[in-house]
Amino acid sequence: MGISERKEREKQEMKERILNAALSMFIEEGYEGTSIRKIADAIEYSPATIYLYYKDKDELLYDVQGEAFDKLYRVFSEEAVSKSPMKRLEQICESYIRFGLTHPELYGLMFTYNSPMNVVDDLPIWTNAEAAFRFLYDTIEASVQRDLLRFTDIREAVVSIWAFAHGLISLHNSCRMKVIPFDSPEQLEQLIYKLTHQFLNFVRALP
Amino acid sequence: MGISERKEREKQEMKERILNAALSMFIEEGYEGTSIRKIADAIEYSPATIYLYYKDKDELLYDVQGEAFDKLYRVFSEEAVSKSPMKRLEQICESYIRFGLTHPELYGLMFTYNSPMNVVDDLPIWTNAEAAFRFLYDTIEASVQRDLLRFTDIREAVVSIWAFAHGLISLHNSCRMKVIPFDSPEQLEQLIYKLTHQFLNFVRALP
DNA sequence: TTGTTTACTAAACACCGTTTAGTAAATTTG
DNA sequence: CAAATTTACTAAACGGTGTTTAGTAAACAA
Repeated sequence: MGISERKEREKQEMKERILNAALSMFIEEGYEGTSIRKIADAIEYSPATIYLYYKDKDELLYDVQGEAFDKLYRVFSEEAVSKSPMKRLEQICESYIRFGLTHPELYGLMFTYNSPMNVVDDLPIWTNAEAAFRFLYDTIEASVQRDLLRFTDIREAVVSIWAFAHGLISLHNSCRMKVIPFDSPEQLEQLIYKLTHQFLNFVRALP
Repeated sequence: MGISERKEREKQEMKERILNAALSMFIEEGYEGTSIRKIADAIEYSPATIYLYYKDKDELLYDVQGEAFDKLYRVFSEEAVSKSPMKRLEQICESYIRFGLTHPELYGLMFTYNSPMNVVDDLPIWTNAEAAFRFLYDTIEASVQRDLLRFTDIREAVVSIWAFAHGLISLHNSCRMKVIPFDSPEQLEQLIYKLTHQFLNFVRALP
């Protein structure tokens, strides 16, 4: 029966159409500007149709988050290519920061907004971030094993480095850096990159 | 004319009644559970009345944010009392982390949610965070001036330390630490406190 | 006592996510 | 091929949101 296969394919294509519309709407209009009704409008279907392919909005945003993590993983693969673990770690951090600063809404969906994480409770594990995370983890593991970092525990190193980079991006994107006076937004951005490298020097193994 | 004074006082009292209802609703029900209609219900007035005292919901949440920062400043004043700048810095970080982990919704309003920051654009400066921020700034300034930190620039030290602590809290409260396996939530919490002290040791001036 | 200001609200507007009941077309069955 | 059934879709409604408008009753001032 080739019919049921075609139907399955068509169902998948429809789901992708919804996902793609949601993704580009999210990038262009952000979290608040992305509604089920507007997505339905964009693909020229009724709002109720979306619920034939996604249980609820959280589930749809979970898939959008997945697309965002795919993007980040692709950036890592392209930009963090050094064979030296410490250099690669620096490249990862730099790429991560740049990604967070240039795609603030996507970054929010990946690391801040609750909505997509409501799905994870009903799921075995949170797989969306896995590939990008492993990229970071493996690099840090290599660095720790070669005694290039002041950390002895890999997991502690990962959490620390991740938290530092995320903290900078998060405070920047949420405008909380406004407590501190800066000459220009560019000066603040430059400082963020500088502090990231400074941090990596602080945690570098002492000579 | 004592009448206009009484009226001004009554107006202020009403604004406080709204603010208090919003604050306790925010603590108990969180961001999503706090609506203008429910606040109006709680103080037994119509929703439209709230708009006679606050321009919009953002402005109300800005004042709730202010109350939250007052709380944090009071915690700092009570818990970070050591005369040694570095010890005081450790106490501040520990208090900050504990505050963020025990009051996740308030913390989100202070450092994550956009809503209250929409007001700041129309304001000269963001004053809500000033007192608590100065507490941290002054302590770090004292540490830098006594060469107790590997930082030479005060502002760089403040941003780095703040970003690290915020990164840990933010990733924890948004459940993003789920990419990493932990034996229990308590183990993760313990790790957060441990990494904070480890970080302060990494940025401590080398002997 | 009359006129005016003040404090408040009912009702509506325009959105939102989601569900239900129904329709028309595609597919399967006899 | 005709009838029965499944599939894909939607109009309309439900209950919620922030916010505005028009109107009312009480308090105050003249």
